[in-house]
Amino acid sequence: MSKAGDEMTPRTNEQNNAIRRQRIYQIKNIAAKVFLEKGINMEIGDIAKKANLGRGTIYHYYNNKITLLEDLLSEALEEAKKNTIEIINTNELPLVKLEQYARRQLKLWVEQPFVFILFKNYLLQSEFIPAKNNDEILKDFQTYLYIPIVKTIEEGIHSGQLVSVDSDTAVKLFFGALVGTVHSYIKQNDSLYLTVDTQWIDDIITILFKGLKA
Amino acid sequence: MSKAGDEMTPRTNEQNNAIRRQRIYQIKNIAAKVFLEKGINMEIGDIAKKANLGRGTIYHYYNNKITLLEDLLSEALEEAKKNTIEIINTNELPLVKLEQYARRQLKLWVEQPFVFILFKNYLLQSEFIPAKNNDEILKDFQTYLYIPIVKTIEEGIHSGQLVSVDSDTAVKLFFGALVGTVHSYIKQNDSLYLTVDTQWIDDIITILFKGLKA
Amino acid sequence: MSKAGDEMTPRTNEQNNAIRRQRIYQIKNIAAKVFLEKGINMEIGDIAKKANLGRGTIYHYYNNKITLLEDLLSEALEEAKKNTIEIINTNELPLVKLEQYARRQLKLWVEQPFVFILFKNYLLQSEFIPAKNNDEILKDFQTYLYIPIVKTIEEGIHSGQLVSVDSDTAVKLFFGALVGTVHSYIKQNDSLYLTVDTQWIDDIITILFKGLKA
Amino acid sequence: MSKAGDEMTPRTNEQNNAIRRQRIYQIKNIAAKVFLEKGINMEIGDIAKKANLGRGTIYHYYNNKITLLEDLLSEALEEAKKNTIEIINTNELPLVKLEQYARRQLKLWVEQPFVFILFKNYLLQSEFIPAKNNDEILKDFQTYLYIPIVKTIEEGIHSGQLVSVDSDTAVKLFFGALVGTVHSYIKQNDSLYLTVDTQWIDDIITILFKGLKA
DNA sequence: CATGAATGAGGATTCATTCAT
DNA sequence: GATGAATGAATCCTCATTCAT
Repeated sequence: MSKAGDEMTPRTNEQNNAIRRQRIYQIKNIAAKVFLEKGINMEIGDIAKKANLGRGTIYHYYNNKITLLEDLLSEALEEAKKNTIEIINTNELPLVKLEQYARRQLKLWVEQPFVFILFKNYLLQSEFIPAKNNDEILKDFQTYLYIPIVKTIEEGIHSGQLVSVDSDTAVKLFFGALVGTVHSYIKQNDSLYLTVDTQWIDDIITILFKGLKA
Repeated sequence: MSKAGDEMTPRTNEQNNAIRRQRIYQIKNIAAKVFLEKGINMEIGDIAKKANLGRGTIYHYYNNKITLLEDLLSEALEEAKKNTIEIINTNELPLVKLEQYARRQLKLWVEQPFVFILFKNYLLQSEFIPAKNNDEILKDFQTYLYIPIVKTIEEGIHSGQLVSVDSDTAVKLFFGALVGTVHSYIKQNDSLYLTVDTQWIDDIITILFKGLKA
Repeated sequence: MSKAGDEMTPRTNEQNNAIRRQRIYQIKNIAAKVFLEKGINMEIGDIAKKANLGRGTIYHYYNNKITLLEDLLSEALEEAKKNTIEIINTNELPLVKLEQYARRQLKLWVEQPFVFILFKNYLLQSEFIPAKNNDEILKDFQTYLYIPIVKTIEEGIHSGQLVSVDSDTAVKLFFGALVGTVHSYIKQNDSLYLTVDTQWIDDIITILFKGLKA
Repeated sequence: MSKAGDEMTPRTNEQNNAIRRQRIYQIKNIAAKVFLEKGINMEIGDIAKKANLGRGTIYHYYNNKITLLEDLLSEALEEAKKNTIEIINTNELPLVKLEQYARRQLKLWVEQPFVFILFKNYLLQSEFIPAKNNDEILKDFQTYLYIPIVKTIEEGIHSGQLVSVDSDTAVKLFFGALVGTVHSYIKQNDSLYLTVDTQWIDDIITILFKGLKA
C-alpha cells in the first residue's frame, strides 16, 4: 500500500548478503538446540519462535525441514572431519592419537552441539533422518569419521597397546562411552559454551583409557 | 445351532481372559520393537500391521498410544527393579555389586529391549515421552534404579575401590558407557534372543571396570 | 468345548419367546433413558453396560442403533396416539379437551419418558434422527399427534374460547411450554415413576390455560 | 518485486489483526448455525465447508472443537448477562421487569441464535457439552442469568403480583415456555435477522404473563 | 527480505457393527 | 440366546508447507 520509500536506495547486495549469512547462522544454531531436545520431531514453529522470526522466514532460507537438517549435518561433518584428520593423520602412536582424539571430540561436542547430533544420530541411530542425501552423509560419516577410528583402534590392538578384544567391541565401547556419557553434559548450559568446566572430560578420558590400555 | 448344551456363555470368561492376555502380550512385544525403531513416532498402524491386526484392535486393548507406552515402561520398570534390588541388596563389596549389576543389566537389555528403552529414555532423555504418569515413572526410575547405583558408586569411591573422581562423573560414565555401547547390539537379531553371543558383554564389562577400579 | 448338556431339553419355544420379550422390554427401557441423556450420541455400549449385557446381545435383538430408535419412537407414537385420540375425539368443548389433553400428556411423559422423547425430537427437532422411516414417523406424528391439536386450538380460537392470536403462535406456545417445562422434571427420579408428586402438573396447566383462555 | 519501499513487514500487524478478527467472527457465526443444526455433532468440516475455508484454517484459530464452543458460549454469556443486568437491576416492579426481560430475551435469541444455544443447553441440558470450563460457564449461568430471574419471580410471588405457586414451578414454566416456544422460530430465516416479524413475540409474552399474573 | 494466514496430507481415535464361539 | 474380540469407516487434529502481501 504505502508508496513511501523516500529512501529509494533499497539495500546493497552486500548488505543483503550480510543479513543472509547472519540469519542462516542464527537459524542453524537454534535448530541444533531444538533438534537436540526434540529430535526429528523438531518443529519449524519451535525454531521460528525461539529465533523470534516468522515461520515463513525459516522457509525463506531453507526449502524444508530436511534441507535444514542436511545443512546442519553437513556442516557438522565438515567440522568433525577437520578434527579427525588433524589428529589421526599424525605420526603419534595409536593410543596417543585416540586419546587426543577423544579429548578433542568431547570438547567439540560440548562447544558445538550440532556436531554431537551427527554422532548421536549415526552411532545411536536413534531415529532415521529422512534426508535426501542421508545415505551420502552416512557414507561420508563412515569414510571420514568412523573408519579412521576403527583403523586406529585395530592398529592399537594389533600393536599390543590396547586390550586384546574383538576390535568391533572395542570400537563400540569407545564411541558408545563417549556419546553416552557426553549426552548428560549437553543441553544444560544454554549458550555459555565458553566457560565450560572441563574437569569431567579429563576424568572420562582417564578412566576410559585406563580400561582400554593393554 | 451350538452343540454346547445350555451353556449360555459363548466363550467362558477364562477363554476370554486367555485371549486378552495373549493379545496384550503380543501387542506389547511388537510395540517395543516398533518403538525401538521409530521412537515416539511409532504409529499404531505400524503395530497393527506387524501384528496382523486391525488398528481398532490395538485400541480395544489400549486407550491410546500413550497408555500403551506407559504400560511398556511400567513393566520395564518392574523388571529392572527386580534386577537392581536383587543385586544391590547383597553384602558384596561395591565393586563386585556394580560388576554383577552391569553384566546382568546388559543381558536384560538385550533380552528385553523395552527395558533398554526405559534406560535410554530416562538417562539420555532421548525424547520426551508424553506419558501422563511420566513424572511418576521418572521418580520411580530415580528412586529404584538410579539412586541405588549412585549410592553404590559413591561407596566404591569412598572406600577406595573405585577411581577417585567426582561421583557424578563416574555415574554418568558408568551408565553412559552401558547405554551407549549396548545400543549397537540391539535391533539386530529380530527375535533370536536365545542364541545371543555374550562374549562382547564380558569384554565390555572387563574394559569398563578396569577403567573404573582404583 | 464343553459337550456337557445332560439337560438335553434345550428350551421350549415359549421359554425363548418369554426371554425375548423380556429382553426387548429391558433394552428399550434402558435405551430410552440413555437417549434422554445423550440423544443421538447414545452408544450401544452405554445401553449394554446399564443392562448388564454384552454389546453383542443388543445386536441380537436389534439390527442396529437406528432400528432400536425406530422401535422406540414407533411405540411412543402408538402410546401417544392412544392418548390423543381418546381425548380429542370426545364431544367436550375445545378448551376442556386441550386441558385434559395437556394434563394427560404431562403425566404420560413423566411416567414413560420414551414418549417424551418423541415429542421433544419432533417438536424441538434437537437433532435429526437418521431413521430409515424417519419421514414416516414424522408424518404419523403430524397426522395423529400434531394436527389434531392444531385443529382443536383453531376451533378454540374461532369459537372465542381461546385468546385471539395467530393459531400457529398458540400452537407453538402450547407445545413449547409443555415440552420445555417438562424437561426439567424428567431424568431425575431414576425409576420411581410411580410415586410422582403431581402438584406441579396442576400448577403448570392452571397457569398455561389462564394465559390461553380468551 | 514489491513497490513498498523498505517496509520489511509484509502485512502490518494491524492488517493481520483485522484479518483475524474478521475470520474469527465469520467462524463463530457459522459455527453457531451449524451447532444449532447438529448440536454437539457439529463437524469442523461442516464449518469449514460453509465458510469456504480449509479444515486447517479453523484449527488455525481454534485449538479444537471444544475451544470453539467455549468461545461461543462465553460470548453468549456476556451478551445475555448484559441484557439481564440491564433490566433486572432497575427499580420497576417484578412483573414489569420480568415482562421486559422476556421480551428482550426472545428478541436477543432470535437475533443471536448462539445466545439461545446457551439457554437451551443449560436449561434443558439437551446435550452435555464437554467444555473444559463447562462447570465455570454453568456456574456463571446460574449466578448471572438464572438466579436473578429466580429471585425476581420469588419477589413477584411474595408481593402478590404473580400467581401463588411453588416458585420453582413458576421458574421452570417461565424459562421452559420461552425456550420451548422460541425453538420453532429459530433456524428458519437463515440470515435475514433484520426483517424479523415480531408479532409472535408480543403474543407469546401476552399469553404467558396473563397466565402468570396473580 | 519477512511474514502469518491458509491449507491438506497423514496419523490418532471413536464407535457401530460383525462374527466365531 | 449370548458374548466380547475384532474391525474399519469416519472424524478429530497436527504440522510441514505454500503464498499473497
